[in-house]
Amino acid sequence: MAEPDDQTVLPPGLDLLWGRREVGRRGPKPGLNVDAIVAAAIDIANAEGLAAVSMARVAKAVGFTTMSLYRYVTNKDELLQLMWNASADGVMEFELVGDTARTRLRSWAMAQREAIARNIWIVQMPMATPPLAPNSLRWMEVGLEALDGTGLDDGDKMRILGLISSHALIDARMAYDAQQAMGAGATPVDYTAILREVVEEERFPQLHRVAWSGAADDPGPGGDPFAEYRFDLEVMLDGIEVLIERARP
Amino acid sequence: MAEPDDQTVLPPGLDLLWGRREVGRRGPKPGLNVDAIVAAAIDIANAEGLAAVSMARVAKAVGFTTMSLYRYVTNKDELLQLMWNASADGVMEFELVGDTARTRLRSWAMAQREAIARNIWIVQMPMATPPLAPNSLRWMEVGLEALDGTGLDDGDKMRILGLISSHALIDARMAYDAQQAMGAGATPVDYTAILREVVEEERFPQLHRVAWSGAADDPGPGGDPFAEYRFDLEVMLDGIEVLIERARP
DNA sequence: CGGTAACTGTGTATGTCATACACGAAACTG
DNA sequence: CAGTTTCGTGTATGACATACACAGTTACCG
Repeated sequence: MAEPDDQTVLPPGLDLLWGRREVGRRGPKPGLNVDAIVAAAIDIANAEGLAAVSMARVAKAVGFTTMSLYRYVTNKDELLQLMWNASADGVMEFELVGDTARTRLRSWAMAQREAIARNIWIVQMPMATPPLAPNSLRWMEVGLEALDGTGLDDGDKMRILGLISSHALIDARMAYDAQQAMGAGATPVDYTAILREVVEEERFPQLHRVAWSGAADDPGPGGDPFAEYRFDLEVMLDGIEVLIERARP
Repeated sequence: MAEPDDQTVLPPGLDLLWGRREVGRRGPKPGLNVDAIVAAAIDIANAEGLAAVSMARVAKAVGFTTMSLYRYVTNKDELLQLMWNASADGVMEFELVGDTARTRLRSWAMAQREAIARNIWIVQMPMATPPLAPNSLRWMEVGLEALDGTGLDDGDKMRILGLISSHALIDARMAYDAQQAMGAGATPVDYTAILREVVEEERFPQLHRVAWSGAADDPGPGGDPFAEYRFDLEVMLDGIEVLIERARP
């Protein structure tokens, strides 16, 4: 079964991602294409959330039957992978800025956070597989570039990048959840009020102080939406700088 | 509708979590209780993954009909919240170790990571709501204790704790996914082999080097399963130490 | 003590979803 | 032109969450 040109066969799903799926030459002309399906799915996800993305819904959007999608995509999961990859198409234009590893890495981290913000449904993705999609690897490539010349070994670099990008995802998710809780529910949830209601002074002395000091309050609109992300990021960058310093002879 | 003793009514779901749901006194004795349902659901999740936890499956496990569960739990989502909370019951016994903030925080972080490892299905949780469950707040309480005396303000402390605990979750998830990819698929996925197949030297010079240097290889069994987590943690602890140092007068 | 209201467990039904399967039409290949 | 693919589609299946109504059960009230 091994192709002469392919030593390793890509696992199902990845072949499509990397444009290596065989295309048949017989039969009727396809009236549809993968990109159109993915684009329609992304539109739906952006407008109504990832939960609204069902095969039937996407099919309606492109004007075909539900089952026709399966001629282009083997799975719903595969479609999700394609969406995830397509959402990061902007990487191709991204350029690192700055002279030091710290500034370069910061620009990388912010770009990643902003990319997620632009397609916020990403935070609801099952995210089952390790990142082997083209754009994920592109991000890693650029990230490695940012860390070039730091003296860190490759394993450490990869872990640093994993640390930052996973945190970008988690931060986006928490921001999204907080926003959902504020706006969507029948009664908008007041985080601080609940905290005060529930945290008794004897059982939670520290939290009780925090809850009543106002430190747990929402910053309110108008501020920098990425303020918390920046804070976390600088902490991690400080830690990374220590690591780099230590690796230097 | 406001109770005289409750200034704020807890949103649905949280009342049960905090043991504040009204219990009726009439009617037949309940043949079941929430704890048994949650315990059964956790057993299933541990044995077969969170996806195997359906209302029907849980009901069968406790020997009742599917619909009977809804007498104790309003939602499947509520059940998931209860599982999540119950999985962290060990917090109650947890004690910080160490004299410095760094060692205390490290012990806290490791305990959290290990707690997730003990109930690995947690990584598959939708995690829709901000952490307001009793055990989540307990973790935060102990974490604040670890940071006591550092001179950080409450907001910074909360963000630090959020950073660490979110990373514990992400790390567990990636470890779990990697393990799934290795063992579960029809063909076990060889991450390095795929990387080498897909990463061309011209387009991905940095990654190409990493892929062929062996730095992306799996460490193999026998080693410390938390080695990567420890690495990331120390980086973050270094950054936190810088932050603390800076906050000092 | 009898009525009533609240509560329990259950069976049935509905709607959503992913997806298997088979069929007829279309287009390329030899 | 005959055979082989491939396309778009209709239909069917099996999970799943959950609404709803019913009958039996228990506690409280007058």
